[in-house]
Formats: sequence, C-alpha cells, structure tokens
Amino acid sequence: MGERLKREIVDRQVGTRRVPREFYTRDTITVAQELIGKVLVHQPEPGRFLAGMIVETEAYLGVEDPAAHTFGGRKTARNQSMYLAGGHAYVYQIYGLHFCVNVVTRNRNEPEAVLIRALEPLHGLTDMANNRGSPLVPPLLQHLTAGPGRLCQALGLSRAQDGTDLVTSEKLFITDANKSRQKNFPVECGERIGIDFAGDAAIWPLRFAAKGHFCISKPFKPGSDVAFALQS
DNA sequence: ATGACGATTTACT
DNA sequence: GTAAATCGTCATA
Repeated sequence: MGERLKREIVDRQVGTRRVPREFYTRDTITVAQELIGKVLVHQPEPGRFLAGMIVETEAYLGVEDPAAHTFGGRKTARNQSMYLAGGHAYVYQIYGLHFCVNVVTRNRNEPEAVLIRALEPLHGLTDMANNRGSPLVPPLLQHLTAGPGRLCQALGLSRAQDGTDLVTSEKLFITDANKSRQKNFPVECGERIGIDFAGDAAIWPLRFAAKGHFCISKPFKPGSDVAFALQS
C-alpha cells in the first residue's frame, strides 16, 4: 500500500488536527464534556496507530474534590503529573493490575484532571485485541475499550506514558475527529463510578458520556439528563 | 517498616 | 449478585 493512501486512511479514521493547549487549560468540567467525540491516539512506533473516539469521561476537581488524588493539595510521587500544565497525561496504576489515563486540565499547580473512561475503537483494532490478550475475552468491540483499565490495556498505555505532553508528543495525543466523522453527541451526565469513599462528592454529576453509545462502561441511572448537545 | 486499600476487571454462584 | 487477582501508594509509626 502506498504511503499516500495509508496517510489518507489514518487521516480519515484518526483525524489530523491536534487539540491545542488552550483546549485543556479551561475549566475541568468544560474539558470533560468537550472531550466527548475527540480521538485519543497512541503511536507506539512510527506509522502504527491505535486510536479510539472518547465516549465517556469523568471530571476530578483537584484540591476541593474528595475523590481526586490531589484532594487537599496532596502531592506525591504518584500524582505529580497532575500538577503539570493542562494538556499533559496522568497515568496511574490501580489494584496492582490496571492503568487509568487522565488528561490534566487548567494551569500548572492547579491539579485537576479528566479520567478517560471509554473509547469507541477506530484504528488498530487487531493490535488492541492482541494487547487485550486472553482468548477467553472475545475481541468484541464492547470489551476492547469500554472501561478505564480496558482502554489502557488495549492502547498499550502504562506508567511509561505518565507525564506525556499531549500537545507536543508524537506518541500520545488527541485530535478532533475527521470532519466526516464529527457528530453532535447528546451528552449524558451522572454520578462518577467507584468513589463511594468520597462522601458527598460521590453523587456530584461529574461523569459524562455520549448518550446511548454502545461502548459506555456502565449504564447511567434512569433520569440522567441530556446535559447538552456537543457542537463539534 | 508495616498495614490497609484502591478513579477495576474478570470469573463464578 | 459476590469474590479474587495483585502490588504500588500512602498514612502511620
């Protein structure tokens, strides 16, 4: 296959316009909502792309948010990436087994972030299935990237990617979808997942998703409203 | 140095 | 529905 054709296919499925710094340095809830429909891309080696459209996110509001790793201004070896400028990646390990990828928001030393919870696989599906490994898990689309741990495994993300600058890196970045793929998504919001420890914050409506999308990690409670229709 | 635990996933009853 | 897997991180000492 010619280089030109390859480029065209990648452009069509992945998109080429990279999201700029100014997108990320805004308030965290806005970024969490507007990341729905963008495309997360991992290029572990030149010309090899693993990419998926972001369909589910959660906002973590830093020092004021009991569910956030930086609650109360905590700064540790694990979470120091959250103190970088908006547009960097924060990847951490959980349960000794899985990784979760976040997009840092706001400015340096304003440690807030958006957790990427689910993708719709777009490019590199064979690689994703291989990364997911176990033949016991059928490489169905839903099982590939629905869930923060699953999507990191599928894309090959780990602590090695922690601190990556998504605005300048050739290996890990976010694009607007290709024009032909851009849609207006009705965005649903609701309670965040797996933070029962966080008291009142456990019911803050900081989880966002493309309503009814087949790659969402968990159903929303009935009554979750359409927050807005994304203009992208 | 030690102990409790987690922004999860999977298998099993 | 419940429980196991599995270990880095963090608070306490």
